Amino acid sequence: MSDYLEGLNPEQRGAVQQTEGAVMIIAGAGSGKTRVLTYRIAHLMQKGVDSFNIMALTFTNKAAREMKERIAHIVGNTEAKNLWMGTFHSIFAKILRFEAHRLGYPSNFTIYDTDDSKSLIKAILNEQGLDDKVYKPGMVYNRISSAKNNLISPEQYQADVYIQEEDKSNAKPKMGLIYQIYNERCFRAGAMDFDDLLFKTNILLRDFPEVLHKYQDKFKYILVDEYQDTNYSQYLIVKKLAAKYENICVVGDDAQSIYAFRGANIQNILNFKSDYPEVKVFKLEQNYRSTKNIVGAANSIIANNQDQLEKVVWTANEPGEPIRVYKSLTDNEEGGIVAGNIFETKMNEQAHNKDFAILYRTNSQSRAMEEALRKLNIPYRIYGGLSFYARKEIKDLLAYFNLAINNKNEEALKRVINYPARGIGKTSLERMIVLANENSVSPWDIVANADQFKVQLGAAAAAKMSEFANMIKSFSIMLKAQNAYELSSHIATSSGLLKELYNDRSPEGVSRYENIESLLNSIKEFVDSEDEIDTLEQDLQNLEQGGAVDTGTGELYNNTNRIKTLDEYIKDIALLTDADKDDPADADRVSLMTIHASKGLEFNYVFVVGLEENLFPSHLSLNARADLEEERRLFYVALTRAKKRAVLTYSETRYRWGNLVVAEASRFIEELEEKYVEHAVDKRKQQAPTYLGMNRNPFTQERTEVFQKKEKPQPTVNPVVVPKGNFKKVSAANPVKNTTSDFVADDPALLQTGMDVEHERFGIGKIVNLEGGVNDIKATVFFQGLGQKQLLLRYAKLKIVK
DNA sequence: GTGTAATGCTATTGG
DNA sequence: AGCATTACAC
Repeated sequence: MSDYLEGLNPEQRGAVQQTEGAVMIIAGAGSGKTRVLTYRIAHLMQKGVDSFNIMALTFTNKAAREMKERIAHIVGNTEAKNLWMGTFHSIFAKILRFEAHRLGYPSNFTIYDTDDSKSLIKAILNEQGLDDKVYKPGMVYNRISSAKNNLISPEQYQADVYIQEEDKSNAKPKMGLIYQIYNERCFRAGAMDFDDLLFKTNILLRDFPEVLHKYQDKFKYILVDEYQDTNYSQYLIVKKLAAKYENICVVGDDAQSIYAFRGANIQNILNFKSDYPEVKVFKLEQNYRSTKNIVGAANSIIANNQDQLEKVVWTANEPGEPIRVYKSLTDNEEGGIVAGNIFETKMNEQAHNKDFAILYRTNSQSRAMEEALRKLNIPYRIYGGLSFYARKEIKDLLAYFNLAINNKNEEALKRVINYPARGIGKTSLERMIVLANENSVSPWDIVANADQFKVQLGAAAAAKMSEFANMIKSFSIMLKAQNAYELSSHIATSSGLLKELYNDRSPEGVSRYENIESLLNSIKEFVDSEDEIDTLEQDLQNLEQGGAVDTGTGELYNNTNRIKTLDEYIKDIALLTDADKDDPADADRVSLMTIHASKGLEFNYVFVVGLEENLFPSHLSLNARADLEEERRLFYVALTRAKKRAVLTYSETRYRWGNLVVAEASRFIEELEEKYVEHAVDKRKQQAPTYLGMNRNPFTQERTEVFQKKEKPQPTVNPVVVPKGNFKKVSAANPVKNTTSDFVADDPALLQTGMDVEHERFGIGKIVNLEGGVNDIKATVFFQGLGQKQLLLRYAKLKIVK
């Protein structure tokens, strides 16, 4: 049971066993950090620390989940379940929901995502008559975000002479006012943005000593992963919570600090010693992940940075092969080289798709890679970019859900009040909002009480308005009475949204419809899942009652008959990212992601693409040394993801904004110590088709096209892939691009009641009834998850499954 | 009020 | 190139 200590090196073991007091673990890339964290928590529990008293803050929810599983293997599932583990945002959102009333918020407050926030900012700019070309919404958002991350309230912001000067000299003197109005509007809407989750937690701990003491006593042991990427707001939360027992353990690597742009403060790790003078420091310097060449190359890069803690990462692993560098003429060719390389490696080294990662600086670089991979039929999955929950149709439906849960949610109201179109136009809506602002209430209060507020509306518009309000009210009433699936399908149908999407026959429309389907399916899964109720919620309640915590599997948690409601499903959805999803169907795919998103991951083969000046390092970071050093750390992170092989590519030309731009190799390539590098030539290039007689000027597009035409695989003759089972799941990274083209219906005359059939949009269903004449057959088909549909076979195509 | 065509902006990185 | 906003016709 305790032989887990055996497999650790002395430094790692020290870090695990030093359970008391302040501990800082400087963990180089690939040094077994996760193992140490996992064992440390397990060790705490074996020493008798109650799992309810441990909080571990991780960088992603997925990391927390995985760590929990590993701990469960050591100490057992029941105990592991009670650990408080997750991201700052999700952990403190949970606490905030519990304590919201103290701050004047409802416990079912909405979490605004970035889109919501920006849309609100736009609305405010409009109302204030400010030019959104001067006050760019994204820029305003960032400014507000950074104020919040530094715990500067709107009042402080406007009172701060230095900030005011800064804004004035940037010709944006109204920034503070916007911030103030933005905050008021969020409050009135019962909404918090991402930064509020941390800001309000700070307020809570600052203004309510009894709350502070409660959580100080609860979280006797605190662990923070990726400490180098915490911002001031997070830093202070941790510091306050740890102030009583000072059992705080932070893990990080200054060399991997890559989130300064969103407020992360590398000083948090550099200054940890002055905050806790008694701190015990452990340095994990042995890399178990990568070859000597990779470690050496990475070290040679980071040596170019001035700001760093003293640390020597080394490895006992094999030398391995040099870092390969490929040059291409165009970004498409770059994709071809990478895809071709993956293809070959798979053949020659029996590698799996999941062993490969393609990492890039900006999301927009993924396209060329995707196309190249598709050509070679290599399955891939994109992480990041547009997340599933950020899709328009998903956001629309979620907006209905959110509005039902929290009527005051202004952004949700604006989104759906006239979608699908129900005759409540822009002018009416604007009038509502003006009135709401005049009365300091939320727009919903006006919509729901139009008569009281004497809204000037035509009879027709007024009727539509109250019809809409009644519909939303009816949803709200059903919240606790129906389970999440019943209610969500009801909303999807009776809002008219499903019909609206169904009527769109374009491939995109079909895809949108299927995405909605996929969302409803996942809600169904949520409802059907046996999983325990949120023990943490229970934990908080016990804490409130001051009672002893039941750590067993006792009746406290026995809740099998409980209805799983929609608000539970929706709660933290804004906090989910692609990285948090684990779809078994994605198990063996090449991973495509930004380097930022790759933090903490590892792959046998890593391709870092687009190593060009102005792209990586980004043109926006060339002016300040600190920014450039962050880019360099980013490159360090990219390289150290690789276990066996790292390949770097750059292109001499690249499309940006639809224009061909000339590029030169990144300075980072030169900074690599020469002995670790091999400048490779792609095979395809050795046999460069001079005979084509084309202009070989790399800056012309034609050449690339010829090159590509040659590469194009023969169109597959007949894709005899018969989709089986249930609906095709549409993941964010794997949207259905076009499903209309290949769908061939069977002759309606062959259909019989009881048959399983497939509909191109609804998927598989069972024929319940057939009626009507030969040319006018009407089929009633039951589709799992959608219910019965009447289909006129003159129009609807049905394929017989069995 | 609604739907479509023209215009204009964007693409660091993300919870 | 792709998307969101705007302008304009109905």
